[in-house]
Amino acid sequence: MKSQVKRMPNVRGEGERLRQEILDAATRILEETGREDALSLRGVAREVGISAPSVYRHFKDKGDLVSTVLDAAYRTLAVAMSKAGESAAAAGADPWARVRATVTAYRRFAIDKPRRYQLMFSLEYEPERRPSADHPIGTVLQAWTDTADAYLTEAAPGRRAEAQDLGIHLWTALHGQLVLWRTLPSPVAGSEDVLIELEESLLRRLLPTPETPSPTE
Amino acid sequence: MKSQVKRMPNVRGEGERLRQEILDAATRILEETGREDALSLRGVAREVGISAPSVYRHFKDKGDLVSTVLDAAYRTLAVAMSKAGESAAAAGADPWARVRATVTAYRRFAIDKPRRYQLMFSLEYEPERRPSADHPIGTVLQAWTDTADAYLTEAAPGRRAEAQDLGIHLWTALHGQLVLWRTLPSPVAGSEDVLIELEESLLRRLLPTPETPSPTE
DNA sequence: TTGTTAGACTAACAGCGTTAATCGATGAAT
DNA sequence: ATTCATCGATTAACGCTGTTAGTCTAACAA
Repeated sequence: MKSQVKRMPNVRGEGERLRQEILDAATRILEETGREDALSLRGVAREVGISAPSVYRHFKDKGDLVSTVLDAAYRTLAVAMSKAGESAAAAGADPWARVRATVTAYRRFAIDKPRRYQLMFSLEYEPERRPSADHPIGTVLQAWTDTADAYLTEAAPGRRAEAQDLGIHLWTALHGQLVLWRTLPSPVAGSEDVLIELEESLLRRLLPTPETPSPTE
Repeated sequence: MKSQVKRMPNVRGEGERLRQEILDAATRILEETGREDALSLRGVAREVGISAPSVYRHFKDKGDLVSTVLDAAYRTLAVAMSKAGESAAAAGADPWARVRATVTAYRRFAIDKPRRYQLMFSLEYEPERRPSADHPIGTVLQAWTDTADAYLTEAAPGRRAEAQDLGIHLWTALHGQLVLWRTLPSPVAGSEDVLIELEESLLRRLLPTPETPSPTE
């Protein structure tokens, strides 16, 4: 029996490296296709250069692999939002501009890799298995309520109690725009300009206006 | 040499009926699971009592079967919205109440069969194959712009030009609420009351207020 | 030196979508 | 009355899938 171009087992303790390679391959495939059933363990294994059952050494099953990929994506999104808001604040932007920076970061995340975004929010409906408080999607919610709170603190300190409500409003409405925007028939929507316009007009309606209104009216 | 006159499709009776049976079974499975890959042609065939390849006599492939089911769902939704709006109008409801009736119909549709709703709007992202103008999802958009137009006509006739914009705003924002509402971690959201409250506060912000404001403020 | 185990493998099962080839019955054309 | 096309369905098969069971190999511990 001739030696094939087989991958030799990693030295002890380096098993984590293969895990990461599997994760990277799976991430790439999911970002390209946006469909969970387009990801096959055999395909991942083929790409990494191992055999399919070897994946089970690192992930419980296919669903576990997908979940791990998505968990990272939620955290990436939350970090991108926080960073955008903070660096806008550091640059001395006014509250409105800071919200805009965060929203833009969110939109970029969704539009740059639309299939990833689609996958992130096409969670199965499981009435009894609602995501627990520590589900990584909670980090995204936290980023939104933080954004809303930062805005209200500066623009309307008397209404800080509404921060969580406002955060949810912003998130859900923008999410709906992003999801339906490319589903709408061509003539009525489709260009990113249309989307940004929608987004702007939405923010104007949802954000309590500070005493010194922004020039966009 | 034969006459090329196409023979009328031999209505041997069974043909169309089987097609409908297949459609019914597929609809049921999709509404129960909400996942396209949970529908198997073999499963449908098993349920109907035929063999799997027989499905191909009536549907081009699995995707065609799913599309057919979803097309019907879009139309059902659009009809439900129209009916709700019209019967509210017939009952002499004010413009605001008519919008509320339509929105409630939409929410019911989404909540009664959440998996069906999820499936309807988890369309694959195909940048080049944007739904054409005659895609049945357009009937839903039409229902929303109709609703917006009817409202503006009575409540703010001077702004009828915004009808389509307003319709899109309503749709996207409500859709986002419905989708994320059950995804949010348990303590912050989950009950239908919370959803309705969100919905109401959204409508208040999005709908131009008529001269005689509704009593909900 | 022996035993244990991490890290990979091959083989196999059951299920999937889909295609090809076929069969029986019906109804029309000769 | 006989032939022929076609509708509605069949079985067989290909190549893919997720997953499990069992096995091999190399590295480490005793």
